[in-house]
Amino acid sequence: MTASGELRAAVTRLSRRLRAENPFPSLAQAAVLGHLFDDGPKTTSWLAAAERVRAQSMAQVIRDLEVAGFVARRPDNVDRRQVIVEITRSGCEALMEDRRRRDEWFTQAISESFTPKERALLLGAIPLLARLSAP
Amino acid sequence: MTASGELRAAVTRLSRRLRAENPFPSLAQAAVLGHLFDDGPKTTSWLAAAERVRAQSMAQVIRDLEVAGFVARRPDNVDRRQVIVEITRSGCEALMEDRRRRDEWFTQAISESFTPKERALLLGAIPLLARLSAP
DNA sequence: TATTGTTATACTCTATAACTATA
DNA sequence: TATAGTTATAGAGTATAACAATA
Repeated sequence: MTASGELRAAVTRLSRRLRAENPFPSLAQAAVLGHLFDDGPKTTSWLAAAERVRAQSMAQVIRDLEVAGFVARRPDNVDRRQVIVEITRSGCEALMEDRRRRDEWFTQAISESFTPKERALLLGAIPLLARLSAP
Repeated sequence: MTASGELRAAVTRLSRRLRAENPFPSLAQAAVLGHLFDDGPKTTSWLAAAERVRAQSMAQVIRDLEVAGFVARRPDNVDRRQVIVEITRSGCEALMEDRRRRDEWFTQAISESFTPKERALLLGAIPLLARLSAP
């Protein structure tokens, strides 16, 4: 198989694995919570652009997060078309727990079946994957 | 952010990107066509195990591929509980075209924004991602 | 008119539960 | 009873289309 085929197979399966590993918050939800926690309150458009999905898709994710009580929305007072999305206390707690579990899984997975050299290679490739996903 | 967080973000976005890049056959469908083309006719269970999804999920993917005319099913004559799934001529053509487009995208993406050293690092990491997705 | 956001709708992907047919 | 497979159903994730409110 070609490199692109193997990359796709690996990404497809890894995506399934990451989802199954930690179903809530979901992958898309956790990404939004991460942005809000790390970078502060943001608009729907900003979040959609950051994740490279349509604004309509992001609106759905935000709606679900709001129903769960993990984010709150308030209108921007300067430009009243805009809506500011903020992470709540409960959302912070969910994010922390999600990150903790994910780190635990990853650490165990790589310590168990990778040599130190392989671990270094994998860690070094992560930023490249990020660039590949966001050109 | 942690390495596992960055990995998850990259995999989530890359998965979206790969899907959008080439919507048909879908990621799950292309994976099945690839197995059948590379390894010959297989049962539902074999395909489900190879992709690490439930047999019920795989049955759905196979059903869609059959409706599209990309695979054919026939009962196993030895064990009549089993169903053998084969790729059709039309399925082969769809797979070839899909692989061609994917290779084109990947080649362009990495040649455009990666140095030779980075390319080597990325290519070397692909098998590690595959292992991470299939322990 | 352009921008920001939303709701409605559809399709893919995957899961669980419940079922049939064969071993 | 155990195994291979299927259908029914639900929910996440994303897209497009159509719409409302504000600039």
